[in-house]
Amino acid sequence: MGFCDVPFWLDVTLCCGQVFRWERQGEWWYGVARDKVLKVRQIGGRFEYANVDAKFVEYYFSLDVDLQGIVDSFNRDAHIGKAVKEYWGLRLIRQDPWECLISYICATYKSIPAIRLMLNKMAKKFGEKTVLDGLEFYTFPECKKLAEASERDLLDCGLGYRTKYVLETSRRIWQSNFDLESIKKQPYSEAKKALMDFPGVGAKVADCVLLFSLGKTEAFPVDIWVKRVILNHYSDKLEPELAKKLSARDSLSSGDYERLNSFGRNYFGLHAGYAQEYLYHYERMTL
DNA sequence: CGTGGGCCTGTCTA
DNA sequence: ATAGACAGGCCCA
Repeated sequence: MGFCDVPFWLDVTLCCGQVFRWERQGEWWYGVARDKVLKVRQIGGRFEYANVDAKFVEYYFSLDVDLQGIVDSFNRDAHIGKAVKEYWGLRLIRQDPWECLISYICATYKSIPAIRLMLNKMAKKFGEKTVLDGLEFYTFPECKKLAEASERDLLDCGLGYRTKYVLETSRRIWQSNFDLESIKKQPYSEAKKALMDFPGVGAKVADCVLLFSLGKTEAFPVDIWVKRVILNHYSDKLEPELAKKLSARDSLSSGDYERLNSFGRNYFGLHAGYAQEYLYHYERMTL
């Protein structure tokens, strides 16, 4: 048990789409991080946790970062101001890079409930079972387990065409004993390039992994929702040609992705990723 | 460098 | 009820 005295809004942090496998059971949230089952809740502003030590909770939920300072660094117009005011206390979770990478490879062209289902099926088939409060949880599969999995098994988890990406990426990481954490040391664009070398990892997936698990808060993932945010609220800050082209098409070419991505990073600055998460959630909730 | 089409499979909507 | 559209993109031609 414990509490914290920094600005933090647990429910929004868990519901804003950055993590997929947390579940609410009554007042408590349960989630698996690496080999631990975390149990947390927030009542009347009071944050409590169980089955895990304070240090890990602080690290996992980024309670050690100066949220006020981060938000001040990008709170530069009326729209982001509304998002920040509405969801003040949203923090980026520090996920495990391996789980994050596979999760976002699986997340392409899928809805969030479907992503959750896929990941839970994989965990049940290839992860380790743990019981807490009479509830069953499964750790995310080890790299070795997925590297040695059969195509059939992954198809049965509902991965579809993502099967070969997950298999190849897992095998490559396992065979070369690749350390994802080592990417942390590289600057943003090099780190992004390294990730995009894995099959099934394009610019969007790479930005998500950098932001949600490798500490690159300047990463600015652009998905369909962020594209809408930019078109609806920031189109006057884009080249007119680009804005026109984006509103005409629904898909995003890789060049246009990079243009929106660099707009976000230039406009919002060092912690553009935090801005992205506030904007993303605000847009989804107000539609 | 840019563009278009196909893609596994749950969910949601008409 | 059941078909059809759509989903936090990526890859290849």
